[in-house]
Amino acid sequence: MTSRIPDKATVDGLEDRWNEAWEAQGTYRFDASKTREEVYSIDTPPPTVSGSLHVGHVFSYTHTDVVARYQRMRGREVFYPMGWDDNGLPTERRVQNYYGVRCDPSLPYTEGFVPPHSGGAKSVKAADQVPISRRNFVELCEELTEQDEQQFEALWRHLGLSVDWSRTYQTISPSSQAVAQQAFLRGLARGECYQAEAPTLWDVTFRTAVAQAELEDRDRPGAYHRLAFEPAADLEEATGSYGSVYIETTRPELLAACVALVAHPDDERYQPMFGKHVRTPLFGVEVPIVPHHLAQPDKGSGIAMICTFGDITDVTWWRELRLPTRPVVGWDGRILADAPAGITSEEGLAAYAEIAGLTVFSAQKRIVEMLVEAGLMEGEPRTISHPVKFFEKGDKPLEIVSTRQWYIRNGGTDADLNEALVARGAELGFEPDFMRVRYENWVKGLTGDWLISRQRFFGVPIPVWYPVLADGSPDYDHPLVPSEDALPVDPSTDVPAGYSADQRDVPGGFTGEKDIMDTWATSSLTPQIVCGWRDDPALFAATFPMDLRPQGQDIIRTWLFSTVVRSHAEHGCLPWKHAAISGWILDPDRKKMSKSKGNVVTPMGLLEQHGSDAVRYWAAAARLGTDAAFDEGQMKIGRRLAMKILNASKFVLGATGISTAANESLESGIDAAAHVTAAPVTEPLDQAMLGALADVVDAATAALEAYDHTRALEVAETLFWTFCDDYVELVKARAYDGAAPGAAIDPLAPCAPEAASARAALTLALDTFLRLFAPVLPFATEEVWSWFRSGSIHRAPWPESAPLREAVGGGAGASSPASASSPVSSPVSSALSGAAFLTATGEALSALRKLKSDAKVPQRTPIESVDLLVPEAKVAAVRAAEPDLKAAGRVVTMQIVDAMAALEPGVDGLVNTDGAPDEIADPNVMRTENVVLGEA
RNA sequence: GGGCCCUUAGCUCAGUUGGUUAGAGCACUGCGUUUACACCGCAGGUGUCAUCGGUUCGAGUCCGGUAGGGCCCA
Repeated sequence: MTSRIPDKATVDGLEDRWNEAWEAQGTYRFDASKTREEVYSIDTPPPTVSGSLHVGHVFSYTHTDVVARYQRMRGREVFYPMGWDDNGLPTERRVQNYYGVRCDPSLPYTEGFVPPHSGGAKSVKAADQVPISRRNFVELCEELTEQDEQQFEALWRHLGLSVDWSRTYQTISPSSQAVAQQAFLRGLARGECYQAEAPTLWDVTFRTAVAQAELEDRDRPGAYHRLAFEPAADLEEATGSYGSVYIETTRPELLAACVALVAHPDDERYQPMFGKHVRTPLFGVEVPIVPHHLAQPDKGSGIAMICTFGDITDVTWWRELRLPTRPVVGWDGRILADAPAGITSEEGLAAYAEIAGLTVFSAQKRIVEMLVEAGLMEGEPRTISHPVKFFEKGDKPLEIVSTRQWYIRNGGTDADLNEALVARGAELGFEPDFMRVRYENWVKGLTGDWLISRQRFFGVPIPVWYPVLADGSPDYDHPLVPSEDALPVDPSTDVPAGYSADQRDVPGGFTGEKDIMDTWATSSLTPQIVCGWRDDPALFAATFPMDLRPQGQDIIRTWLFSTVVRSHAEHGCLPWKHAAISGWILDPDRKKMSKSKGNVVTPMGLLEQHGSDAVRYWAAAARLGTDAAFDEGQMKIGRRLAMKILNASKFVLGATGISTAANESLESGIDAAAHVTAAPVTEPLDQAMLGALADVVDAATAALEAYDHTRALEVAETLFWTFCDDYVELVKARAYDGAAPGAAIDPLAPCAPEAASARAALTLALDTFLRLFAPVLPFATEEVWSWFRSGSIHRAPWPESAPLREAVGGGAGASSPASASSPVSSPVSSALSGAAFLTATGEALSALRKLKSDAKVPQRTPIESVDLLVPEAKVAAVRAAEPDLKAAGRVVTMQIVDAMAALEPGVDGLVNTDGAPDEIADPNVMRTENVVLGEA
């Protein structure tokens, strides 16, 4: 018969075995019949399926799983669905590279299309990509994301995430699309969703609008070009001068888009010129000189040109000064074919023809050449480095184009809403708390509403159509909307109510909105998607608002904030009670690990090398909000801890005889464990250990309630090592109760009361330690649990201190640290807490070990005789544990001496001739004297 | 330029509301295979708590300045 408990313990291979068992037993399946009070619901971040997961994912998802497992053991039904965010650009870009294709919506669908590549291509240049229809493109997106999702799920399972895998979701699935569209339509009805023709930051590579949250500044080289503007007649008259006005600009290619010059109202150099005019060089357009406080007198010549639109300050000037628009840059980042209004002269039109169709880069070169030829540029360009706006995923500077876009109100233009959203942030429990300032800074700094239109293909379509007027133009002011029960819809193929398909794009008919929503417009609805807002009211009532949103600090301004915006608008509440913010993973040079730096490690390899418990231990040892070093040494410690748990468990079950019974059958093992733990814990040392453990249970529970998994792990781990190194060594002989080495112990046979006390304490402690470690080390603890307990440890109750204190009775360490009840009934009149008692006996054991270590003899060497000098406060504890100490130290005769008394002359012999105490005799340190060693 | 976090042993980090002599693990050195464990055990050394000043009977801890690192936002 094979033993239930292996002779040689190993952590290898536990992952596959237990994942199979958990899946088969439905250990983590969500019971939807529970009520909201019984449920703990977690809004898990759906990872973007854009390639591979990295160590940072493993790190932060472990933090979440520790919470999930803890709450489950606390008796809550944990709602913890995992999702995949497939939307948008990352997937499109990956599909382009992976298959070597690009989307051209004007093409018809090709049945059975076979892409030119299938993952082999490194990166296919745009020119070599095969153009395909939108439907073909979306099919490839779906195909690829399905592959990615399978890899992701395999990794998560291997890591041991306690997810109900029957409840995965995708942000692109039909039901998610329906949720996103329904939320949009409700927002439209309430006026939160609106469209506007406005200057929009535009990525010319992806040809899509970009929202404020997706921007980043990058320092770029640029050059100030000093250009001469000739004065118009009114200016000559006002100043009495024919001299040119010089401006300095980094974007001379936008000269044709110039609508005005601007200087600070207090700038005396330009005050006489306000309201007068100059003519633009090359193009000869007359533009006014205007005052505005945003002009910087100390920058360049103190006067700047306002264009349509060089940067966001131009937009501000345009809006506040009510200037005309003269756009020159198109959606493709090239100069428009037709000259803007204002350029009418023959020379001006000829100059414009020189740059029409060029990229902005080439246009700048050509303009500079022309300016130099005409003598209108003074000096050489002066190079500088300046911040330029980029799309965070893009690699070309953003242009600003004027387009019609959809927006969602997010407090960027409405002070009342802004205030309400700041107040929502104040309600939210940020873990750690200092992360809330990132939210507040962001919300208070918003300058515009949330732009959600994206001119992309793979995403949730904006669910509206527009009537087509008699002149063929769309009537954007009267969008046609579907009914909620018709969702999801695709306006590019579906037909609005009251129209027929042949009325598409014809006068008197309709036209579909072509844009999709940005990723966050869907991702901000993960609570509504997973909780069944649209189609499962019972589930929604049981899970929403949710308890926890775990995420990284980088997406507080996007995912966290936008989710608050949607929930506030739709439900008038926060989407969750707490937000747990994980830190970054830093490489050994303290740089953030990221794919672009090429310093990432593949997570699966890491898990296979060290074991999932080990990697989880590393993650759990880092506090929320704190960056952690990528530290394989820490993983090795985790592995050692997992191994230690297996081996210490083997000892406890062996010494108590439980393994004898458990190897017969699990039922026998369970009965034996019940029998062993029913014995009274009578020995002070045993009571002290359980008292210390009770304190640890309280501390760990309080820490986890406060989302401090690190502290919980630390206190459990510290006591566990003391338990293994000192307590187990001390009680080992007593627990064996004279059994011969290697002999099987009968757990039900009568034994000495001291032995029964040790066995009960060992078993209670093991049971408690396993449950304390279960959230962090799910595999090793489940393995041991299966040796002598029924069911899964991950559905077992979280330990409580009360039963431990009851088992201790009135003995040492029984009093809770909070209550100062005097331990009168204790056999030891010691004021020491359980932990201090344990420490004192551990120090005594160390002193005995040290004398052998100093004498360079094996630890098994007997000590014939020794004096143990003990600090006064610890004497009682050491005396109480004397038989255990003598057994563990193989001591024949031991005298326990109060170290303070030993300082008296004649007691320890360490007296100087003048009667002063010897300076090496420190009465606070335990030590030995008068040692007589035996033969090993 | 604004904000947040960090700086404690060679390394990774603890250090609770200020309170005896600042801790742990790793690494290192020595000893050792004792009826859980060599993926091991035992023992041992290791500090200008970044720096300057302040509050206090008392500061790693509280306050202010400076330097360095990281992140976010302009």
